Amino acid sequence: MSSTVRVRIAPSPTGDPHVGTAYIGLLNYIYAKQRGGKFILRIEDTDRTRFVPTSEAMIFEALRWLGIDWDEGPDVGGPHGPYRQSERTEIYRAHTSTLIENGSAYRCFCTPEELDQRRKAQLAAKMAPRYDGTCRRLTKEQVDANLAAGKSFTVRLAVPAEGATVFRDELRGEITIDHHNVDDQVLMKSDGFPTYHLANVVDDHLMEITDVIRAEEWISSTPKHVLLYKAFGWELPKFWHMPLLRNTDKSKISKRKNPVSLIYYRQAGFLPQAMLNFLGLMGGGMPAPGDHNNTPEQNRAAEIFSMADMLERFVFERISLGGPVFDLVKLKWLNGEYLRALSKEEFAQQMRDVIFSDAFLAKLTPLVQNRVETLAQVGDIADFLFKDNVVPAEDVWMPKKRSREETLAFTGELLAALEGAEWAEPAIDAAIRALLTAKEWSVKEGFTLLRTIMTGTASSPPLLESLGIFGKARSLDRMRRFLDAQKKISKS
RNA sequence: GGCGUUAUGGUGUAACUGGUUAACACGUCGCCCUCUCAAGGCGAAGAGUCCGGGUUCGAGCCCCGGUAACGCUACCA
Repeated sequence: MSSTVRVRIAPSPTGDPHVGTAYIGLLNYIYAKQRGGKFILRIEDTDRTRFVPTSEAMIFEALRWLGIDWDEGPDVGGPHGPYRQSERTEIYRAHTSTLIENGSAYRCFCTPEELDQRRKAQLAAKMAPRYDGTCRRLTKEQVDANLAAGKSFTVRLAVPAEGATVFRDELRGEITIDHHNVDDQVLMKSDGFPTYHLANVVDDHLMEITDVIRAEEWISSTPKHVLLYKAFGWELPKFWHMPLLRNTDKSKISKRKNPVSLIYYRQAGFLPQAMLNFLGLMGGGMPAPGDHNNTPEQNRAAEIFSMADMLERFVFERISLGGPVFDLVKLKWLNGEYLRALSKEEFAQQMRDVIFSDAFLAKLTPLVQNRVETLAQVGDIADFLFKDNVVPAEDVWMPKKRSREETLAFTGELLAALEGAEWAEPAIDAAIRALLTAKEWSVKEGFTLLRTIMTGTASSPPLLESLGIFGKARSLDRMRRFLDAQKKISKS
């Protein structure tokens, strides 16, 4: 194996690019660049049920926006391609055969229904929900008969019944997990696509990854990966598990409780260098020379650093293991610092790029042109598109015939419906109307509610067009903020 | 429930191989500046380091035992 450091991130194209991807991406990037190594981007698109076609391009764009660029990847190529897992199915198939042949894996003919039933029974009996090993005990004749009958199957890892897997986490030391607690994980789904566990190990080996730097949530399944490396007779990479970014309530960061889409941050006017700086603060890898002998200015500057500073001073061994809360308040402060540090020209350019772009003004024009008598009135009717915070009055958003609880519950469902919708007027319209019909709300009630949340008032340019140009990320964020604010009022 | 990880003010982090009144930043509060609001300046409150034992002259740092939070527990990643 080559001695060059090679690391990777492997995001799934299942939606908007995630702030957690940027965090782990940044860490991997720094690790590679500090050691003269390579940073690889691999697309983990093996789950066809959650695949979102537009997602991959957005991931590329968002990472590049932040300045996290890759040496090898689907779009730039490289010596170990393809870098899209959906294009590597033959590789996984061949490796799966190897595992079956050497007894490290076996075919499983159990149906999803059977598995589901058994899992529920195990849970009801207060047992750990594990695969019961039915197909592991199949004779060769039975397997052949099933195969001949054309039954569909998955391939599972044959985890040793006894013993334990011990592996080293570079930040935590040795971690031991007993094999009684490791499930016979599915490696190859019945649709012929591998699961994360298989694809990840095979690709990491083939792509000569030396250090696996990923989120803490993977610690529990690391034994499966170690077992796979052993089954193939491959050398293990080093494992570095990074703390998970958290919501204010300390749970794993999620869109319900925090904006997590990088698209949102970009469109809301956060600067990439501020986001990068903030992510670098999470986990404390930067030595912080803050001290009471310093001036306030020096102390503040100690927390303000660029990518170049991080490449120079970031120390992986310093990373603290408690899950850091992704605190929007501090991110905003940092962003403000960067914004103020801009020259007048640069600031003006940022406004032109992000909120007053020609493209945006062009989209806005049809909404306002025949509704104004003077240009000054544009602000009167379209102010909500240029605001971050709109506060709708209660007597406007709540329909006369609905209760507060009912309305908020409806809003929650509307949010969920819109999250799943493609962001084009017909699709948005369809999603709203489907919910209105299902919940027996009138079109007027529903549209007025949404209009008020989005614009703060009961009259505005056409709602669907407004949503369209305002964008999905910020529209949904506005709804979530509305719900959050109302929940707080309900509590007090 | 099982397994794993983690644990310093509200939040993010400091505190050299255990060594004096636990430091910095954000936030909060007050004052100054100012036509207002920010920004900026000055100052304050806020933790005794999850809890309980132990080792030690001395423990946030070491040992033991708890607790809590989080993660995993899918033909998702």
